[in-house]
Amino acid sequence: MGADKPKPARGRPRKMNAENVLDVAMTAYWQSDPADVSVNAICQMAGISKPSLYREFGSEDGLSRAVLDRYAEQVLSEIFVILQGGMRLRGTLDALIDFASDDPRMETGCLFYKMRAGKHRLGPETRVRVEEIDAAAQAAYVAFLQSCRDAGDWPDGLSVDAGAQYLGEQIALAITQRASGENPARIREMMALALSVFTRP
Amino acid sequence: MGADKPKPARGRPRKMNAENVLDVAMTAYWQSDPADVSVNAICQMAGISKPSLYREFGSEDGLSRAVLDRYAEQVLSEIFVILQGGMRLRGTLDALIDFASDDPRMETGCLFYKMRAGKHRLGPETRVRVEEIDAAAQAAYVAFLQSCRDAGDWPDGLSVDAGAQYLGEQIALAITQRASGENPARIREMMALALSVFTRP
DNA sequence: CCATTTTGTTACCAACTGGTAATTTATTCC
DNA sequence: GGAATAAATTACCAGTTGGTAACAAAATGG
Repeated sequence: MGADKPKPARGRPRKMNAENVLDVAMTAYWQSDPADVSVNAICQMAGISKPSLYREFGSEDGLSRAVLDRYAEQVLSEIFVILQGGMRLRGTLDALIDFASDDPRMETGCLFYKMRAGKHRLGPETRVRVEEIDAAAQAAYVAFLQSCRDAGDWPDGLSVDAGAQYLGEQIALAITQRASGENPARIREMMALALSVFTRP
Repeated sequence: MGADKPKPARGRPRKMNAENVLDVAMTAYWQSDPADVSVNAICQMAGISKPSLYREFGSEDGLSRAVLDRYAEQVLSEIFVILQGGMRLRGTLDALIDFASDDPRMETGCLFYKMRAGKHRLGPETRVRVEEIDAAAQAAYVAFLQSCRDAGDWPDGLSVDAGAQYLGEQIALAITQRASGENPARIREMMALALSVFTRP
């Protein structure tokens, strides 16, 4: 999908591996917080010079946007897979609980939620991308819950939209709590409690 | 409580009003985020010079700690009042929902929750204070729910500790969502849904 | 009037931020 | 063996950060 560099015929061969830089940046952003990792630090960790990075990504905003794209397709896709897995309400909720409260990848939180929480600190490109992903996630939650309502298991007096947003926010809350070192068993317990509103008589 | 300055007999009279500086800083921290407001900006807004501020508060950490103390007794106390108001479960939960989703003071979020969310960016004094307040709040939630369980209205299979933490996190979530401009009616709806787990048969 | 004490002000510090101009190095085409 | 081209490196830029040293101003005590 991304416009691949057609490897120019002439000129000094590139030492820098863009994918490696993205991996380094993603790990750093993910482990701490995008706002707490400078481009200088990323260059140092990736073993490249600043102008190299800027030639490849244009700006800090461009880099963080590229990182977010990578994160979306490598990690965030997992949530969409669960939602579109064709399971019934209960099974899907259980899978979401497992993912949020036990998947080792979420041990230091979710990069997307960290970016969303600090949205005002992001550059315009990245911020727009965050909002797009947020909207796509919301749409996926809506589609899932809609199918559940069509299948019959749905509590009275709750709009699909509100339920979808609620579901998304509870997942975000659980994962964010993991990033702050909260007891995983307790997080699971609270998340199960929060989502029990969907499966009560 | 605070060690009042005994007004020295000699020396140039002070122009700076420490309380005013605290108000200015609290408003700024509260409206945006402590991490996004520099001491330079506060000095400018308060119309004082940096050395004056540093003589009074010692460091940025000292200032933010003083601001947090002020915020706790001026604003956060409200939550403790609700919890210790002697109302039954349902009434107290409704009051908490009202406070979190409609009180105009929470329109730009809660300074305490903003500090807690960005704990790693705070100085040591302020961070310790945040943890103390967090523990005090948790204790208040526990005491309240314990009294409810003693009174009989309590769902089976839920520990008081877990319920208390759940309650606190749902309040934090609701208020944080207000800060990000979410539809207040929707926030209320979701919070009511989250807290309905306490009042279901 | 003068020394003392306390406050306020100006101007500065080193460290760091995102970002770049200038130059050197390595390659291919002719 | 040169041009031409593209990448890498070095050294820098202005702006901001938290924090301070040096000094001036305003009060009181003798």
